[in-house]
Amino acid sequence: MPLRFYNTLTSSVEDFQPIQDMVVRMYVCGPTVYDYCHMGHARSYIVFDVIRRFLKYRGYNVIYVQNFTDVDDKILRRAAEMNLTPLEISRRYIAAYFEDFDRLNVMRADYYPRVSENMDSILDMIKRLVEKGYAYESDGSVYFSIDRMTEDVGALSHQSYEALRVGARVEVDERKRNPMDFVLWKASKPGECIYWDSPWGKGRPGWHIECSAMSIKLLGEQIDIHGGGMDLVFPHHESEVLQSEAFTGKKPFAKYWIHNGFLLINKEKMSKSLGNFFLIRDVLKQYPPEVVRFFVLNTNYQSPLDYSDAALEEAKKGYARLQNAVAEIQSRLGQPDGDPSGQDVARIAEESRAKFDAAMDDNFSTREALAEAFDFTREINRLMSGSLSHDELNQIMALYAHFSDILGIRWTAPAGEDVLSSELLKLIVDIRQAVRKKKDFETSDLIRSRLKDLGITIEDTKEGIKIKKS
RNA sequence: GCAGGGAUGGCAGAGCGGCUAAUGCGGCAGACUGCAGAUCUGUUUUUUGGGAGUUCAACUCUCCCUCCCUGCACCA
Repeated sequence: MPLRFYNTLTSSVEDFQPIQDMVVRMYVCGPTVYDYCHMGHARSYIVFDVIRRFLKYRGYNVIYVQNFTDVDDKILRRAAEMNLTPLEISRRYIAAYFEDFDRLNVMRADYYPRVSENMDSILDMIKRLVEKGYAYESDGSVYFSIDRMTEDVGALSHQSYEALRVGARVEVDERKRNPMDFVLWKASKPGECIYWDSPWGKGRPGWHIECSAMSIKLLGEQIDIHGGGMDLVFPHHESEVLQSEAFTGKKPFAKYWIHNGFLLINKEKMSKSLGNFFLIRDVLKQYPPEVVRFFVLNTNYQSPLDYSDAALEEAKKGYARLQNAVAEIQSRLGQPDGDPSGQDVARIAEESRAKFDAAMDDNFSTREALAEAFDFTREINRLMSGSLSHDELNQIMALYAHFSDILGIRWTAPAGEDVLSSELLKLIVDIRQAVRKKKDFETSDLIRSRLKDLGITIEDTKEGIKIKKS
């Protein structure tokens, strides 16, 4: 079965067929960098990271672009508050972005264009739109004129021009010819400290134009996949389509549009105004990145995802189940080779891989794929009640590595502990073994429970002591 | 108002016109264990918001109703 997924443009699930054979040009709307990234960003970029990983696995040469919006009202406001320049603000939060998303094991994009570094392309695009009669200057600003495109309005959000016009609740801006026109270039207001020169005077770009300009510059006039959060469908992506297609004269601007669902906090929409948002860096103080990724991928990307302590705890346990199996396999690989199981381990792994891949082929159903990982794990745990050869263990491990490559969920935490503490831990565990030998269980349990308080779990098994850190 | 998405077992959350309604968490029982943990087995689960219809057969298709969520001009 070929790879297929939901395309917002056609509101149906379609087989994937890139414009150019085996090359996928993919653009994902990045954050406005005026603050630390929150869990909503985490969800979105983890989802697109997985989509990208899977496309690569399927053999496509993926060119992945994610922008940073570094010129924006909110950044200007933040800059004023913090007494810094807007670009100092954005630079700071871009650095924070990389800290957060590196920890979350999100692969780096091929390009990270920024508005402030692409002003020429943006201005060229606006100029050309004015020349072609799709945009007009008004009071130092430039607006995209909807009038020539009314037939195309609503292509993504599946609404008619009429419906949108009636529903528009924006207060009428005197400078617009049509209330649905949107701004391409904003004239500088007095006192604004960041601006660029343009044929219409000093100003800065509107929000939508940057993505079109940078996408066209880096990926060409038509791309395969354009992604972002569900909230961007309208008006942001809608506007991108209109201005890009007006500019290039080519349709479609993007062949496939993928949108991820919202993050809810205790069943309420997460929003900055409600104050119910969580920063990635705060969540990572409580849960390891693997658990956060597991949590995100345990729900299909289009559904709402409800963030709650209970949900994260559940993710933690689910992840632990998979991780326990991997830890056991690795521990056995560190021991002398055992007898083969007598089972067709290669076949079991092959079938499981096929099911996992099929789930991913079907609209990137990560939850379904994880269900398969759990099925596989149960089967492996059953096998591990007996003997397994290193060869078999390696075959099993290869499949876990595959899960990890696609989902970006690592099975072992990145190294980084210091030698002294690990030696001390070894010492404590040795002492505990000694008192256990003497059947002084009171002391051994005390040691175990005190270590547990420190997040270190000791398990006594037939094969020896297992140490786990949470 | 317009548009879109939902309502599934204690909870989270899949799927499919018929086959045991995935998977995880939780509860209970059993195996293993000094205890705990991990793991395995069984159970919780004839049941899929309400009503009507199509069909040999519907959780899955159609219609109606109720309720929830989201978007409607610069929030991923």
